This record gives sequence, structure tokens and C-alpha cells, in this order.
Amino acid sequence: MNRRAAPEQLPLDDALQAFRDAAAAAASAAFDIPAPDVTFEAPRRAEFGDFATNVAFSLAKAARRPPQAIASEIVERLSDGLGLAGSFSSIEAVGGFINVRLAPAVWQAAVEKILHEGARFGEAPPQNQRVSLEFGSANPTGPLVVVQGRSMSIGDTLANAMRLRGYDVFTEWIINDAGGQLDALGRSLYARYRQRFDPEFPFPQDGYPGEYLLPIARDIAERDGDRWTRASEAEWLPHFAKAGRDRLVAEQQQTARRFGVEYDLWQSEAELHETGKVREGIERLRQLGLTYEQDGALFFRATQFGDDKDRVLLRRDGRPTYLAMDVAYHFLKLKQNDRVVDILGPDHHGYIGRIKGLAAALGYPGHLDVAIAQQITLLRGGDQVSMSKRSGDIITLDEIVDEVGVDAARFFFIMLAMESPLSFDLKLAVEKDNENPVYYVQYGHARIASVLRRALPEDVGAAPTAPLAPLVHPAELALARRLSEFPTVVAGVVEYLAPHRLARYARDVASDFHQFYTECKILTEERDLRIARLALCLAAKTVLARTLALVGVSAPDSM
RNA sequence: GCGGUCGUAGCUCAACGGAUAGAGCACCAGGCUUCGAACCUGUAGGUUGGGGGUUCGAGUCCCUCCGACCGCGCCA
Repeated sequence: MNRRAAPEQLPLDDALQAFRDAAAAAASAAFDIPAPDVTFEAPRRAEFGDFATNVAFSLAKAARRPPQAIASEIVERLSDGLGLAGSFSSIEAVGGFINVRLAPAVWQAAVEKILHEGARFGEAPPQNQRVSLEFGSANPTGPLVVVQGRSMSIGDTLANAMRLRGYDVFTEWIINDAGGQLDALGRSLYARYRQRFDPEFPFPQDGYPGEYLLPIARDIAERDGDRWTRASEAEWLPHFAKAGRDRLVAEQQQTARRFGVEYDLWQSEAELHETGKVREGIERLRQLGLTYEQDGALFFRATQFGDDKDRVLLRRDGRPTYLAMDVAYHFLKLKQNDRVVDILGPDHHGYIGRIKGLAAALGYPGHLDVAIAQQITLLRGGDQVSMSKRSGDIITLDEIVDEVGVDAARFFFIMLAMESPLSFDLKLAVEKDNENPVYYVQYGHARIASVLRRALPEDVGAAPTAPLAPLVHPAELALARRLSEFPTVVAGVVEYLAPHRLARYARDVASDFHQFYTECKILTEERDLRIARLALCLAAKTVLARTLALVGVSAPDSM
């Protein structure tokens, strides 16, 4: 791939690194101080260049000079022939910042890199870090609803981004199939079953009244007839609880799959109890002296870790609590992974301190991150869609997908920072107009595909290895610069657990492409320019498709 | 009451402690005999809920008040 490079022009990363080194050396020499760390940021305003560094501000105290004087001094020394001229078109000291603008050749080289790496663009080398990512998890007592959709969209996107950045990601779903709610499920299902023979049969007060139990009851009746009507509760309860649990988990798994999310592990809570893992977790805390007995129950000293009260692990009757199970589960995950991330639902956010304290208590401080995927308010045409779990009046995730499709749902669900509550308007999400950001981005991809279809096949074939020097128009360079941000954006998504940045980035890429398309005729008469622009199109298509793939949204060639 | 999350343009939301707080939508004014107008350009829109503090610099960090949502069980 060295078909064009003049010796003085460097790839983007190397150019920036060369600048860092040179600036640090210049500062060190000028002010007789240790070489400082030089970090770049992307200025908010285009007039401040492609990259800027605030290194002069951080040196002000040590050098005892005003930032602007320091910045000027550094720039002056840099200009004294440090071999940067070929890669930078300008280096300026403005108000204490040092603003740099890269030469077109660097952006051209960035496009070339994208074309060369294709789907691997943005990949980071293996980090040798195993990360456990838990998200989506729900009780196996009903269909998945919108909040699990948000959690899954966020979690799956994070998992994709982490994998691209070289992490060994293991995704998990915890099935809350232990405890009293499973009995409630069993009783509810049994009541539905009995009502097939006797419509007057009473439905339990704390039951799950949703219609989704009806087909399950029907199947049991068709298979087993009425024989359970004569069974004792001790016989039918475990059977119906398990039947409901198995069926509902299977349906949840199918919904997840349909939503484009595959898990490495569906961890049963009941299994953690049965295999003694829960006992092990409790034992560990006991060894660490973090438990005490009171009133016949075993308590965890949660107050030592910022919780407002100590929490019960073993009830007076000896049965472990949910917390005890969670201790065990997190102990397992912490042992097996370098880092553990939980994405929990909004009803768990009083739980963060407790669970993080737990990680510290178990000897893994800082290894656990807990994030909350906030609530979603469902709207339809601006009116709130009423939902009440108690009355069984729910809108399932499947119904939402039926109505708006996977693409719109997944894009909307990651569009906002996850800690922000989200209003999701079903009507708006299907409207194929400019109120809908999904279509804007997908349209960009389809438009590129359309141009490539209309171009001469031999031009498209030549594009990936063509000279890119003709790309000098501001709109071309702006697009190239945007495309080159992709690895940095993905890295930021991982570092800050902020998948919403991908939605914004996809929008920005599409926007820069549309502007380029408007200002630059791609299929122009001039052959070299035409092919170079087709190359830029190919690179934009790659980056757009990769970005959407991370989010789990399709990149259509026509729409 | 205790704890957590949030409060930014009319609406929905961005902004590693950086420069004049930005996008989209809606409104208004423009742009297609030419590659997909599901697009582009421009105008307008703000005391970042109020008040203190930390520092070269705060929407961002700390304190406090106001407001919204949520959690606070030997439920899961």
C-alpha cells in the first residue's frame, strides 16, 4: 500500500504522535522542565483547526509564564524544521491553545487506510482482558417489554464496540427463576388451566393476569387433559411453575434473538442455588468477617460500603435472599473476568452502592461497573400509552418491533445517554420523514449504494487503489476527517459506556456525506477526480455500515 | 426522612474540566433540465433550574436550595 506516499507525509496517527513528541520536546527545552504529556482534543469550532492541545495551560504554573506565551514559544520551536511541514498545513498559538490543521495528504491517507482495512477499520489489538457484560435480564414471568429492549440495545452495542476494541466480551442474562415470584407464576398458570374447565375458578390475587399465560395453559390442557385438576398443590405447583418458566424464558430468548441479540450465557438463578454457588459466596463473606448473626438471620455489613443499612443474606428460616444469590453471582463473575459490567433496569438504582460495595468486599475494588438504563415512556402521536403490569395491560417488545421494526427501535433506544429517561413515540419512529433520524442515516447509505450502482464498474473496481490526491475540496476533506474519527468514537463508547455516541456519529457521517454529495459531483467527466470520489464513497459506505452494524441496525442499499 | 438519577433553545437531546454551549425537529427564507430533494444552504431561537465555592478556565467537580422521576422488604 505504498503506491503514493511521499516520504514526508505520515498517516494520521503517526502525524499526531510526531507532533506530540516534538511539542513535548520543545516545551521541555524552552522552559527547562520535564517533557509534558501532550493530549489532543477535537475543537468544537472548525476555525480552531482539526486538533488542538491545551498543553500550554498545564505548563503555565511550572514555567511561570502566561499560557499564550508558552504556546507561542512551542509553536515557534516547532516551526524550526522538525520535519512536520509535510503533514501539517498550519500550526497556530491562539489564546493559549495550539491549533493544528492537517494537510490534505493526511486525510487522503486516512481514506486509503479505511479502504485497505475495510470491515476491520477501527479494530484495536487484543487487550487480553475478559469483560463480563450483563444486560436485559428480566423475571421469567412474562414477555419482555420496552425497558428490556433499551437495556439489550445498549448492552449489545457496548459488547460489539468492546469486541472491536479488542476485549474478550462475555454477555450474560440472569434468569430470576428462584423465589416466591415463580410460585406466583405457577399459581397463575394453574388458575388459567383450571379456568378452561371451570370459568369460575379464582385467579390468585398476587398473580400475573396477562393474556400470555392463556396459550401455555391451553397447551398443558391439550397435552395432559384435566388430570392436574385432581392433583394436590404439592404436585401441581412445581410442575406449573417450571412449565411457565421454561416456556416464558424460551419466548424471551426468541424475542432477544429477533431483536438481534445473542447471549453467551443465560444464567439460571435456581441453578446457582442448586450447585452450591450461593453457599460459597456467603461463606466467602463470612471468612472476610463481613457478616454477623442477629435475630437468627445472617447479615452482610453493607453499611461498611456506603449502604444505609446492613442487609440480610440468610433469613431466619435459613433460606438465602436475592442479595445472597447476587453475591454469589458477582463473586463468580469477578473471579472469571477482569472487568464486570452490569446494565440494570431503573428499579435497581438504589442497588448500585450495595453491589459495588460487594465487589470491593470480595476483593475486587474497581472491577465492577454498574449502569442504569433509565425508564422509557411510550408515546403514540404524543399521547402516553398506558401500561400497567398489575392489570396485565402491557405492550410487549415484540409488539413494538411489529409496529416500528428492529432498526427504528434499536436506533432510538441507544440514541440517548442511558441515564436519561427516554420518550419513545411509536408513531414518530415509523414515519419515514425527516423527523426520523434512522431514515436519515440509512438514506445516506442507500444513496452511496445508488451512486456506486450508477458508476462504471471499472471505475468502482479501480477506486480502492486509486490515487486520492484529487480530494482537496473542503467537503471531501471534512468527510474524510469524519470517517477517520471512527476508531476514536468507538473507543469513547467503550471507555464511557456511552453507546449513544454512535447514533450521533452515524448522523454526523451521513450529514457530511450528504453535504459532500451536494457540493461535489461524484460521477464527473474528469476521470481521476471521479475515481477518487468513488473511493471516498466506498470509505464512507464502509464506515456507515460498520457504525450501524455496531448498533444492530441494517444498512440498506436501497429503500 | 435517607439514598440515587436527572434539570441545557418552543420540542427531543449533545457537549474527555477548555475557546463565542451545539445538533435534529418545528417556524421562516432560499436551492433540483445534472449521480436518489427521504437531501442541502441560511435566519431566528439560551442568565445551561436558583445561589455560593474550587481554578488560568465550570453545563461538567464540591456545597446548598428548588423541581421531576425512582429506590429504600428476612420481595426478586
